[in-house]
Amino acid sequence: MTQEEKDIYLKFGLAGSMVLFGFDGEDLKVLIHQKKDEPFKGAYLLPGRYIKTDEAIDPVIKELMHHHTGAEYAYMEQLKAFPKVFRNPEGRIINISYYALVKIDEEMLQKTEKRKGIWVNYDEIPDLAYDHNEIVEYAKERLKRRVKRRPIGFFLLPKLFTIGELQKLYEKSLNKELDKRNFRKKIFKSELIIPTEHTKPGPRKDSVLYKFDEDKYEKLTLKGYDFLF
Amino acid sequence: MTQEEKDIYLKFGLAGSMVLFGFDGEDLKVLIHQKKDEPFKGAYLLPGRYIKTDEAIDPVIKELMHHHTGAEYAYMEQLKAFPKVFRNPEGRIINISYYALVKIDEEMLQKTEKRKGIWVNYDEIPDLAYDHNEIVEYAKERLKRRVKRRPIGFFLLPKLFTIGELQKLYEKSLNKELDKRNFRKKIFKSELIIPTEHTKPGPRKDSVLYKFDEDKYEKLTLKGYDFLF
DNA sequence: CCAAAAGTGTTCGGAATACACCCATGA
DNA sequence: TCATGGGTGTATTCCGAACACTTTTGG
Repeated sequence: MTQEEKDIYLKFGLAGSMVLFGFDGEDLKVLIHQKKDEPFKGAYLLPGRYIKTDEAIDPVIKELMHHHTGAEYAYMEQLKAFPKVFRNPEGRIINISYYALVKIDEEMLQKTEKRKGIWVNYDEIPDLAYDHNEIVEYAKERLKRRVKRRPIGFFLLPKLFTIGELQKLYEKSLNKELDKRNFRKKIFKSELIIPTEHTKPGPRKDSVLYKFDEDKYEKLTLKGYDFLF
Repeated sequence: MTQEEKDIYLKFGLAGSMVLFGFDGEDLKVLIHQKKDEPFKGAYLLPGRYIKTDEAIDPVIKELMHHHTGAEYAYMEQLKAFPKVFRNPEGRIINISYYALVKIDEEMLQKTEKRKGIWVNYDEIPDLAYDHNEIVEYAKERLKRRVKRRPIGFFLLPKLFTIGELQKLYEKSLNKELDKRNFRKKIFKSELIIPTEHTKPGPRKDSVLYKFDEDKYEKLTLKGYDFLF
């Protein structure tokens, strides 16, 4: 590239955004917040920021997640690039979006609140700035497919969880109701979860807490397992 | 953004690349060519080019495809962004990659030859410049998944095709052998293909030519059909 | 004693898989 | 006449889907 060409071509900006899905045992949620500066001050939008030319984007997204939630690790994957010409009034900014999965617990709730984060319900996403609604839609589609074929639902649950919680999670992300008996049959057949000694006090009857068999999970993901809900 | 910030942030380049899969009735292939200028002159790489800040990328990719193959339409989808910091010595260039599916006929072979394109076998991709091997790997994974669930194989076949060709295509892209009888059963059950009056002279026995039921395809894609090989 | 969630088996139909031989024809 | 690819049917197994009652316990 000549200097002239560089002047023409090296004029893009790069932003990274994150669709953070969280599950609290009851509902599937997405983290958004309100923009603090112009343009679009006050508008809702996804967590994200501009990237510098010497920065890798993956660590930025991890850092974003840590900053907003306090979580160290999570399932995380790039969605795709959103490269429309007029998506951002500041210039031609390419957005590369990721999605991540976390379990929402008390600690995280406090953290996100401190950071002015807002957990909105999976199917009640408000109007967002830029093309962020489009990004969320794309992320939801991806999540639905992934949940069907890989046991990534486990990333959204605490270490110990009940079958009821697991089923609710699947129902929310697939957006349909599942039969309790068939659900149990399928989950147990996969042998991905192990019952523990512990129980969770329910409003009436207690329920058994399960944990996730990580070894088995590793093996299954390696050979491209199909979970198939 | 202040001017100062723009100087820091708006320094990225954007390139679009395309993994073009083609099927000639026998083998599944990928189009590559050789770089004509420095850096990496002579190296193999994917079709692609730099994007200007006022250009949308989708049309550029379509234009690329048309330029290299002469084809007007094809199945086409963004893969994802490849945003590594040091992938390109010219600067921080973000690559957004697409893949597309075409049928290779005589006419296209002439066109690609004229454009110095090289059709290499699906499982014999040579070393490519930049991170293009990584892009091709990603595209192959995507193609495998898509072929399993959507009848996109039809984009890779001529208007009239034999069951044998269709089966070969599936075998190549899934990289496994399929049982002839079971394959036919499944394909016919889907009712996506219609027999025609025509036959194709085989080396021995002639074989019936089929065409693709486009109306049925439309309906099935609308309601999120699962083909499932 | 009742409301609410936990837990538990069976039946049926459809699909996937495995498997072997005849046919037509050009060489 | 034989080598090559086209074409065809059945039996078994497995999985998904539909479906209803009992158990526990706090209020």
